[in-house]
Amino acid sequence: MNAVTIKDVALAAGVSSATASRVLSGHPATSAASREKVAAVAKELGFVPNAQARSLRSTKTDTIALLISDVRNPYFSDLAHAVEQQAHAAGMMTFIGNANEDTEQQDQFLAAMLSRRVDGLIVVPQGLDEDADRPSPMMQRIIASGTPLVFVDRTLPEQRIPSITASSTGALEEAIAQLKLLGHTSIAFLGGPDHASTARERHSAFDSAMAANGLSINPALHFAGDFRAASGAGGARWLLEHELQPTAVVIADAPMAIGALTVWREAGIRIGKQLSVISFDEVDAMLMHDPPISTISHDLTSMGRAAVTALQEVMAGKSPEPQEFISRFTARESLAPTQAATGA
Amino acid sequence: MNAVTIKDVALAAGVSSATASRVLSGHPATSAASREKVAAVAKELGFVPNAQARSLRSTKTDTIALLISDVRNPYFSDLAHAVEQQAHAAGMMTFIGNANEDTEQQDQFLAAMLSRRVDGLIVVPQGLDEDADRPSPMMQRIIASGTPLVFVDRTLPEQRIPSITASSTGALEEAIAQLKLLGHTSIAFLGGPDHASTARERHSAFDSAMAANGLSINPALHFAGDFRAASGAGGARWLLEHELQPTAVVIADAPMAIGALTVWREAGIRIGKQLSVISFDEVDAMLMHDPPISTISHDLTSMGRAAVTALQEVMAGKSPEPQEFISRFTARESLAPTQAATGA
DNA sequence: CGATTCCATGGAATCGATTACACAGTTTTC
DNA sequence: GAAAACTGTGTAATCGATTCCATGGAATCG
Repeated sequence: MNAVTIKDVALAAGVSSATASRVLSGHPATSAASREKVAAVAKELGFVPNAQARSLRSTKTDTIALLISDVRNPYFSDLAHAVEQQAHAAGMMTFIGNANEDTEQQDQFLAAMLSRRVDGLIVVPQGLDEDADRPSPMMQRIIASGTPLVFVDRTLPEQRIPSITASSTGALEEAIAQLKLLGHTSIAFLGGPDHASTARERHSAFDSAMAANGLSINPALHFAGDFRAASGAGGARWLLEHELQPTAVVIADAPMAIGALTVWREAGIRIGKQLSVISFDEVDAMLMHDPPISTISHDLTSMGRAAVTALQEVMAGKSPEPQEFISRFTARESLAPTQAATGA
Repeated sequence: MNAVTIKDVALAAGVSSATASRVLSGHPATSAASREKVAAVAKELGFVPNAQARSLRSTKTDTIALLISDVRNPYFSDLAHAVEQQAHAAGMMTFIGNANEDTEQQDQFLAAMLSRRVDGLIVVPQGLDEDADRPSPMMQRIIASGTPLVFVDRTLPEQRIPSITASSTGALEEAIAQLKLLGHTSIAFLGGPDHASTARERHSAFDSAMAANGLSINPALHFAGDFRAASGAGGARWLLEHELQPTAVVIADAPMAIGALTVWREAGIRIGKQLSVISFDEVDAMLMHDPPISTISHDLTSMGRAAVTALQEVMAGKSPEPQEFISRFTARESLAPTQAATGA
């Protein structure tokens, strides 16, 4: 096994373990002689410092944790990648945890991270099902423990926690304006779960975009999904049988869009002809689709970077302002004039 | 801060820290009285054991690490998800690391995990560029350290390390047979980088499938990519200008396929009409494509589970046999008869 | 030149848990 | 009924690093 400790290194280098430690952690008060000797010996013996012992004493781990709600959602894996790269550049490791859109798994991961004494946490938070704005018990303990914490993508509004979010209001206004221009007035919305702040933000941005374009908001055209593919499929079926037969639809995230598009394909619905589709999240599948799906996208790379930067500020004792990124609307061939408009 | 230690708990419960520890870690030699008292006090104080101190003494962390080569590749995020769920069921945490198809990042993650003394490692290994079969320096140290190690998806053939891989020979034979039936004889292969064993396996399986179907293997129709989208795009352009104008192509992974399909779409190539396409990895984008792409897919969920099981055996001192899963070929509309066959 | 500051170093305490060992009291065994 | 085995507990050692403190020697200062 790897039984080589700092004492072995110190012994072989003819110094005390204190000096060895100082050399290995770059403490200035060391002589050139011992610096060289210790470094050489450590390399030769293949010394790997025990991170547990180190951080037990020093109370820092150079590690942050990132909790996302679904690893298999490309949206979040992009975020994870950005956070990891940025943290890496700052000399910190990132532990990536997966909440699976489930409060219990979220809490287990948070407990594990608290127990491992990570230096900070970046969390895509999940509210409780009963009370979306209240943090889960473990989240409350995290907050109480004083561990630096930053929310990203989603927030819990009642908490005074720095957050990095995206605003889709502008993008949705553009999107709805475009639909209106094409003759659409009956527009459905396949939304996400209320316990996610992004779901609420997207829904209310949709409503205000409708209003801003002088279109009426019809609650009967709102479907409550859960951000997962199956609920998107359910939403698509619901829409197929809907008495109002809307001519356009906005979908709140990529997995739901994929579920819905699969159903529509099987039902022989021609996207862009019979139904205009706009989805959140610009992922490969949206671009590969025929026709390509119009999207409202966030700059996950920037958001990930900003989250790490904000977390570093929190760790330094500051409290950075909440930061809001602006989403972008990209029109693609999934939009077309309504039959009525074409026929006119 | 969270300054509540086991001593605080012991004091408040009126027992020694030894007894408190025994209660909290489920040691049998405890009285019902102290069990209740300690448990109650621990809960009330919100005691979170310090994982560093615990594993420093006990030399176990109940944590495994999973190193994948690209978090943003859905293929690997499926694998990560499966490993995580299985490890979770076995009471272990999983640290997910991203090598980014880069030997240096791989080594940094491995060093961090070694230093954190994880109980075991599941690795999608990356060989050296110069010598694909040789493990990187850090990998050698992992092996030398005796840390339980299992390879998944890829292997390093010279090492006696348990591995979970997939064999695509059968699936490719089926695939090529189907292509032949449709009249294709000139079939290109967009392959992966030689330092990945999967790339070599897929390439040689392709060659033998060609041979098994009595088709000649033409090295001029083999393109060497790197498993990333840009190289797939490069491969697609290379193919467009190729003097032999092959009528079908097999692509070695999903990101490359996405890169290639994007180029072909821009070039106005009609997939399934002018060019038949088969890709490895059944990801959403392949199914959303018009027409849907025929795929050769692996059962990542089973492979992930098998990897955790194998790792547990290694941790128990056994040395499980290498396990090979069989890939599956699914024909879709991206395959069509050649013009010649149609014209005849 | 004596006093002060600075440097590099070693000894020992420390972080917070687990666990070997000792011990007292109880139960079982022959 | 004495010896052996078992139970629950506390004391103290331990894991492997970092870091406080003391120390001796060199450099600096007035």
